[in-house]
Parts: sequence; C-alpha cells; structure tokens
Amino acid sequence: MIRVLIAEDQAMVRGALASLLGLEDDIEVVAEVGRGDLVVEAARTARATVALLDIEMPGLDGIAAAARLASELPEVRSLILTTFGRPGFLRRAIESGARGFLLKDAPAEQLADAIREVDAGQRVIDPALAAAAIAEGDSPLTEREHDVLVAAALHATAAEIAAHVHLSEGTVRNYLSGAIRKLGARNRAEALRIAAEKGWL
Amino acid sequence: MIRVLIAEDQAMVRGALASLLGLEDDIEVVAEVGRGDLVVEAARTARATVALLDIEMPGLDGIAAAARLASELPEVRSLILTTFGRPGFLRRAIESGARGFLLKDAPAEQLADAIREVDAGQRVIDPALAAAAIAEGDSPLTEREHDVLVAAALHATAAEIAAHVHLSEGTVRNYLSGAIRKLGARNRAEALRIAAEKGWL
DNA sequence: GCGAGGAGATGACGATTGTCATGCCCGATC
DNA sequence: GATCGGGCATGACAATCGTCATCTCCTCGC
Repeated sequence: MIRVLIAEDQAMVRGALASLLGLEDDIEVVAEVGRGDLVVEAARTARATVALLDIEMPGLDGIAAAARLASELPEVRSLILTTFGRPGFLRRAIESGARGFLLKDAPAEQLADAIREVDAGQRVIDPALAAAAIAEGDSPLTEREHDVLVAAALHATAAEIAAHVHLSEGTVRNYLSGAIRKLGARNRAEALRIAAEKGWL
Repeated sequence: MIRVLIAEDQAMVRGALASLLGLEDDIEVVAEVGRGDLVVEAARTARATVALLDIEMPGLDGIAAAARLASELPEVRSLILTTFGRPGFLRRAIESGARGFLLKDAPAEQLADAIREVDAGQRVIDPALAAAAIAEGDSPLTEREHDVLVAAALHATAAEIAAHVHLSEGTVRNYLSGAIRKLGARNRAEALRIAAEKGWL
C-alpha cells in the first residue's frame, strides 16, 4: 500500500484529488493538509511514503516543503503538482529534492501512475517541461537584483523598495536597471512580468 | 438524476472533480470540457441540467459561458466554481445569469450539496463573499479608464497603450491618472494590482 | 602589501510618467 | 438654439524612472 499525503491549499481541489486517488486500490490517502508548514509534521505522524505537494500554499510553498522533507524525512518521496510549468519552478523543485514534477494540466489518469513511479524510486518529469527548463537556463539575475525585483513587486515606488531592502534609492534603481537589461524588458513592470513568467521570482 | 457538465481547464482538477461527484448516487457527470467555448455545445448534446464552470478558461471565460448558457439553453443552471473570491467576479457572474458561486477554498463536501440546490432552482452564494461584494460596490472606473487599464496590463509604455486603444498618448495618461486617483494608487502598476484584486479588470 | 573585483552609493542626464488647466467636438437636454 | 457634460486632445510642469560614469569600501587571492 502506498501511503500518500496531499498538500494543497484549495480545499475543494484537495478533496477532489483525495477522491481520485481513493479509486486506486494500491493507494491510500493518509493525510491532507492545506498549508506548507504542516507537511513535515503530518507526514511523520501519518507515516506517509509519498507527499503530493502543490507549490502555491500559505505558510510555506511546496518547493520549500519538499526541501524540509528531504532533510528531515528523507524516506518520504516528494511529487510536486502545480499549475504553472515555469522552468524555474522545475529547476528549484528538483534542487530541493523533489522526485517528480507534474502539471495540473496533465490528464487525471496520470496522477496515480506518477505516484507509483515516485514511490518506486523513479523520477517523474514532464519531458517537454524538462526540455524547456534546460533550454531556458538559469536565472541571469544577481542575488541583489532578484531581491530588489521581488521587493518591487510588493512596493510601488523606488523609495519604498529602498526602505524594504535597506539600500539607497539610487542603488535600487541601479539594480533594477540591471535586471531590466538582462531580462530584455523596457521598464520595471515588464521586467516583473518576464521574471514571473520564467519562474525566476 | 442530476446531469452535470464540468468545464475546467486543468485536466487533473477536472478529472478529480468528476471522481468526487462520481461518489454521489444522485449525480452523474455527463460531459467534461476544458475550454469555455465548448460549453454550450457540450451541454446541449449531453443534455446537462447543471453546468459547473471555472472562470479561468481558454476560449471563453466561465462568466461569459454562463451568459451564453442563460440565453441559449436557459434550462441549464450554471454554478461558478473558482479560485478567486473577487467581489467583481461574483457581481459579473450573477449578472450573467449564474445561479451559484462557489470557491475552490470551500470544503469538498459542499460541492454536491451546492449542485443539488442549484438544480432545485435555488441560488448558492457564499455569504461572506456576498457581503464583501455589496460592501465593495461597483467599479468606480469609466469604461475608457477600464479599457486603458486593461491595455496597460499588456503593453508596457504609454505610447504602445495609445496605439492599442486608438487614443493619443496624452489622453492615455489622462485616463490612467483618473484610474490611479479613483483606486487610491500611486502609479499605474499599483492601480493594476488594486483593480485586479477587486476583480475590476 | 597590493591589485582585482564585487557591493553599495552618488550625481547627473534624458526619457517617461502623473497631474492639471484648458480647449474642441458632439450628442443630450431643456 | 443655448447649455451642459462626456470623450478626446494639447501643452506645460514636477516628480519619478532608467542609464551611465564614477567613487568608496571591503574582501579575496597572490
């Protein structure tokens, strides 16, 4: 019997996935959580063997949850199930120790098979997405450029960004300028769109 | 027997919802589509009585699909099932003839009951969301301000926006200025965030 | 010790943006 | 037909933004 934990913040989808897996006679859903920071605890007490993790979750995102599982409960295999096929997400997920990466666009029948393969120790990755991730390459952004860009997504003006990342306003503009150039954008709003699309935020 | 059509673009979620509804013995899933523009056709041939519609779909969004159903197949009751509790979405959904509005955050057990109520001719609306929609009021934006804001979300510079909506660059800035003031924002990026949050785009 | 190089800051610049006053055109209303 | 208001445009202005050259620290490697 494969003991599965489901981590997904939308209760309706969580319940629906559980019902989908309930149809399989070699799979048992032993835990359901709606927040990323409850994953490790629930996986331990329910003795899960596979963790099905959404990325967008409150508390802790699915990639970070996979990293914690890998370090604290390495016998639990993580399978990321997410909406967005951002190459950067796939890369970070694999680096975090996830064993599989599945899109919610994939047909429902594929889920149980993917769980079985991950449970058997194999890796499950959408081939097209893997190719895209390799072609995409890594983020060209410096760590500071990345931080400033993230702050720019939350705060409107350069002065606010500067206050939030503890830099001077001019330096913020310098980093933003670098990010804009590297991303081929024409202003910070476009740079944010591009970075978000590629999963580099 | 309640004959349900499921319209949801993410195949995995669509299949999971179908499996969830399959557990109910008075509900039958008679059609599944992944695009909004296939809803009316599928509902007609499958003789559905309730349409479960996601909002974010390619081809035609769920709200527009509900409007088409209401005019072409008025005997089919629409139930919107969506991720975002944006008050503007609820308002537009109801105006489009939808009979229910459910969030994916709601517990899975609620789905079958909501479908039964909608099928029986009742309305199903999350009370908290309804209150928020009433408190929120309607969008304060002019039709032109709305158009320009939408164009601003796609095109980066004022000149590009102007070309896209067939206005002069100065006029575009005037409308953006009005939208920024009405939304309490401090620049166009913040105005876009606020409008998107409230479902006014 | 010393040079290289990265992080951060500064100041200047031109371009873009946000704001405002003003004017024109046109359909609606009285 | 006069008036009003909305849609659209223009021009001017200050503030902000994007870019660049330059400077100071600090750290690392030799």
